[in-house]
Amino acid sequence: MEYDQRPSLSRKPGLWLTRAGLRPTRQRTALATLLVEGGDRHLTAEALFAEALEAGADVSLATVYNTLNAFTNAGLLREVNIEAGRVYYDTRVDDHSHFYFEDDCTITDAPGGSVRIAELPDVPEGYDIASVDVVVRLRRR
Amino acid sequence: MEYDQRPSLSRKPGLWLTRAGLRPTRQRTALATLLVEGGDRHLTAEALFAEALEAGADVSLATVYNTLNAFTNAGLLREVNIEAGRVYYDTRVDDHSHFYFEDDCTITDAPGGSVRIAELPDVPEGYDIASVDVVVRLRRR
DNA sequence: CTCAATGCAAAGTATTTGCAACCGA
DNA sequence: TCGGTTGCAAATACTTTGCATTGAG
Repeated sequence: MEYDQRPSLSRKPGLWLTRAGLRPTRQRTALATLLVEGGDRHLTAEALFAEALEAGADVSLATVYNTLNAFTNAGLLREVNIEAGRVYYDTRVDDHSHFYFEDDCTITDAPGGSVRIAELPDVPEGYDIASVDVVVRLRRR
Repeated sequence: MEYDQRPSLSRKPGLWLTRAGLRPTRQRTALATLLVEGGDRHLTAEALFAEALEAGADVSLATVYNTLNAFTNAGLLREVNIEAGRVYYDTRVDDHSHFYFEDDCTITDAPGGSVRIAELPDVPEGYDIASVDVVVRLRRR
């Protein structure tokens, strides 16, 4: 699996799926459409599930979970682990930092290039860097 | 709460607790001893619970959870959220980055100063930076 | 003595899994 | 048709909570 490759997301849900080798089923297409058309976002499985229902899509919560995992493995989404026991999925898969607002548990992208890693660490023998996750936690003053 | 203040941890579990305003009960002292004497570590509630049992301490898992939360709120530990649904507690509370080994789900401190933030982002109006968490995810080559 | 801390079990939340039915290629 | 997907419900994993009991100051 290629992890350092950052596919520029096609805005066509169909292509988005088939290029990643995923069969475009009705549910996957519906979820992909919500994700692609929603722009850059950070959402939880529950949130996407709610959107899907609202949009009239016929999906189960379990399928949303499975689908998000499939998308992530295919490199279409990126998991963001910030909070204990809740995974956010980021529709941007390129390297970027996040703001986490502790008061309302939301995530936004940190303004482009605002955080810069000056120096990467010496990586232990036998390992490659899969990603560098930077989270700036913000607290209301 | 002061976050930029880095209390050098007392190596005396008793002081460690009382200074933080926590009553040194038998269970807390036992857990604090394990934490302080273990050096810099990253452990889960389950792991600490196992150690406590092995050390002959009489604690329940729920108390381990409650105690870890109490320690964290008191600034004695730092939560590290890296994996979905599993919280690690770091006995180092100063700013530092982490290596996360994806193959065996372990955490280590990244070598000192090996990752440096070149530039901090412009923080949204009304917010302060609580912390900047950096995780370098490593995958076996 | 008194009230915070504890133990236990039960509840809660987030996510995964097993398996029969289904549907896209 | 055929095997990958889905839905559902049950299972799992982790953590928190309610409440009676205990113990530190």
